[in-house]
Amino acid sequence: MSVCDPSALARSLLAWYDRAGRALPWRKKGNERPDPYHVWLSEVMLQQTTVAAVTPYFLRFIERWPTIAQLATAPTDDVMHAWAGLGYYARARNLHACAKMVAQWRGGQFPDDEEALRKLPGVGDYTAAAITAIAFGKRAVVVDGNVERVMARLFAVTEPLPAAKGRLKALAAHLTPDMRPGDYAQAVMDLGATICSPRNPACGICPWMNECQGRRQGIEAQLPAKLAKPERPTRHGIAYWTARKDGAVLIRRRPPQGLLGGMMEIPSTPWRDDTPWDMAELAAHQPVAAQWRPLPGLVRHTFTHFHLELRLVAGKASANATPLGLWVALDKLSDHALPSVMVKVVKHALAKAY
DNA sequence: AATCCGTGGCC
DNA sequence: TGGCCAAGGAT
Repeated sequence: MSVCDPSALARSLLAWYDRAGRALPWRKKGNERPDPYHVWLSEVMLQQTTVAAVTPYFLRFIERWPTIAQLATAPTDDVMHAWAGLGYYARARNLHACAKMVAQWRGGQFPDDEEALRKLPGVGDYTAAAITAIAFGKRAVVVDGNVERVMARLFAVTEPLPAAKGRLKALAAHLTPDMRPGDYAQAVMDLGATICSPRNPACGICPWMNECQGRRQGIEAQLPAKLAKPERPTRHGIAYWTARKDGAVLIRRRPPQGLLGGMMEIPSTPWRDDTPWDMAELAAHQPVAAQWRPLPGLVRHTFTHFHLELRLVAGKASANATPLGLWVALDKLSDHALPSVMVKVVKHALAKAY
């Protein structure tokens, strides 16, 4: 067997998958076709997100919204709330928009070809191919980070990402068989997730160990090569923990676009580079007029492209204040779509302000 | 094309 | 501890 025999490689991979494939909540056993709704939902959740993180969210979603029609009629904020903590919140907005389109214009049936799927919000090249192969059993070239890594190693592609993407996709297309499209796609991704892992790949038990050129050359651990990432700056902000006489605190909704778009937050100054805020600057950004007292410590959080250091101040709002936001009782905070960084802020405030 | 967009686990 | 990484998409 050689790398010039793609069908033999596909067969050996599928044999491995039949023997070692993982049981996942969105996967059906044997030849049973999975629900396209489940495939789509899981694939969107799995974008840049681990199986371990996705699993409880997936189970909650399909329990609460058993069909895409039910998801489509849910209030957007319910979807955002259910998504809170999973990250990349534009996915949740696109997910809901997509559900509405499929439910209203297509009778709840997903299109079964890549081109049409690709037009749905939140569905890109990868997700369209994955749904086509997994949900509809049609051949599609499914390329995610796992596939790129596996191809780079199998064919010893040393060109760094992202420049190598086109070459890696062509290699993936060369290997993709006509048989069992869904199983094959999931098998390559499973291989990348469990054996051909980013660190310490388990080459000794890999079904492709004898064909892998990266391993033959002893460079598999260095692949895929990647361009160095730019340094992450640190941004600074001050969050206003605003309490009313009855104990309720002030939260507000972030703008629909951009970072944490549409999610709820503890009001804060802008998050700016380099320079921490001075107490004298608080009045210019406060959500309501108050005397602010600094709380000890700070909340650190790392986003994709910057670190955040958030200090907290606490203040009492006057009885007739009319802030831009929403008063929420402390024990009702979890009813709202608070992203993880804001959960950290709330915990810090509860520990330091009382 | 390059940037922006979350989070938690891992070593 | 901090950087790296994950079943990417939108602009």
